[in-house]
Amino acid sequence: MKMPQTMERPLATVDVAIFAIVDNALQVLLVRRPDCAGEPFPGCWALPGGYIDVHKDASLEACAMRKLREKTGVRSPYLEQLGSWGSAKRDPRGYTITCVYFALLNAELVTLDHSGKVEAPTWQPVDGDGVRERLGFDHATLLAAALQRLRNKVEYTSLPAFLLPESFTLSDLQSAYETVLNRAVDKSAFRTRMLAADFIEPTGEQRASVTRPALLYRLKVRTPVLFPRTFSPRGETG
Amino acid sequence: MKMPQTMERPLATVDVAIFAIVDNALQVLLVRRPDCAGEPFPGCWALPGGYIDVHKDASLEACAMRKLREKTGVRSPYLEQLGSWGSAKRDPRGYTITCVYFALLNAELVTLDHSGKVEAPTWQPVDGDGVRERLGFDHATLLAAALQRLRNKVEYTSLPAFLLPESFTLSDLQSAYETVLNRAVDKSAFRTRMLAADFIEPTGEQRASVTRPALLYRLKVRTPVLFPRTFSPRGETG
DNA sequence: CTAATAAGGTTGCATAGTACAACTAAACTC
DNA sequence: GAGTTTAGTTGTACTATGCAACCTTATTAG
Repeated sequence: MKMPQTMERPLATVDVAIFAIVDNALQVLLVRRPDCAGEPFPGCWALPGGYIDVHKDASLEACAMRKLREKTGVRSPYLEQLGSWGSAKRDPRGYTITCVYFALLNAELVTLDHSGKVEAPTWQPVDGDGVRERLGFDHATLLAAALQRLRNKVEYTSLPAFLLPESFTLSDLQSAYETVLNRAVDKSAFRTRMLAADFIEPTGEQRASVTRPALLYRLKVRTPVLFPRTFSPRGETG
Repeated sequence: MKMPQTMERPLATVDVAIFAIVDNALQVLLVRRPDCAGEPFPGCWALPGGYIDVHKDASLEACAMRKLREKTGVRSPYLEQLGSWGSAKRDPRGYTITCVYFALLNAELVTLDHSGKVEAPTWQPVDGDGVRERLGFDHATLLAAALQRLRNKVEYTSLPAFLLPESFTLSDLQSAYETVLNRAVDKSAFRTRMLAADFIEPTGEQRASVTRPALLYRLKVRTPVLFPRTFSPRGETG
């Protein structure tokens, strides 16, 4: 085997698929590629990301968190590693490996910096027309994988709660599930299930509205909760 | 931002956690680190792995498949990407990123090459005494993550079927589930569930034994099957 | 030939979760 | 105070499965 010093090293990057609910739709934060010569995919959209800095980034997750903070200013979103892609073909500049994360956050916490830069990040509906076609590199593949993971996990976790503000109603929560799933869910079963999972608690406040006010809830735990699966013996508590 | 050419590049490797059932126990294939000076973690055990070859490895998965084939000779196991770990501290030689895969295969297909080499791979029980302590690098962490992913997925997928030979009985399959989960599961519900998932079919043969012979089955599909989850409307077929 | 043994495979019942649908409750508007 | 809208509950049917008992089919011992 060759020694590591003499091995040709691939470039290593981290990309982040940042999701939020904007205008009642699931949207992803995209940046525009610089439109100058020599840059790959000029003018295309891309997931925020960049090279790993071996001096600044103590870990891959720290690197993803840094990218996320740079684009959104948000410091503590839900962040999960999605997977890695690597090949000689995905970037014309050579063999690259990218480690992709996906993040969930409340859009209200984000102030997008639109100060004249062309590369300013913007929200784009995940199912919007031609988003896939306008994405550079293999980012359409990465985004599709992130969406698939998210929609799959929503079926059995509390992930959509991380798209909401600090306090929310059960209807807000159900709406977040439905927005992500792009499908209606049953109100009765939904409420039973959420309360049984015991990851939210009433704040004691209500939200005033033009109709009957709804109880407000907050997260009891900052980590996502898994709903019950199968094969579990009856007696168990976890 | 710095140009990629001037960026200090981390080393990129791929490691593989290869699982099989040996002696009725879930075991993982480990290799021994060379015991010479200058090598990190001399004499320790480690997951099989190595540097990505930007000329030979068309993708990360191709690299993992290559490592797997080199150690086991098996060409088409179940292979799934687990995740990536990167930091300056996990290898004394510098900042490294490793992309970890896990594989499931039937131990009978593997012929371990024990021709005098010290680095020969060997099966080790995953819950064996001190396996964690004897692992070099952060491979104890990687192995624990692989085990967690595997045990979690077993609850709702057909993964254990990939640990069996081409034809097997339902009792064999149940035994594989129980070996991975380290727990007994109900026979009746198990059989109903496996047959309902419709991923195996009878071969038409029986296995003779000292007691009543059992029907043999084979996989209908080579891809893993997900068992039903929740939130699904009644009418749907998939 | 018969009974014991042991594993394969089935049946029946209780329960939990939830899909579906209809209902009640609490606020506002007019 | 009737109508409207959303919040939240109740009740029924169905499904999967945990649990346990039962029947089936082979071998082996006597």
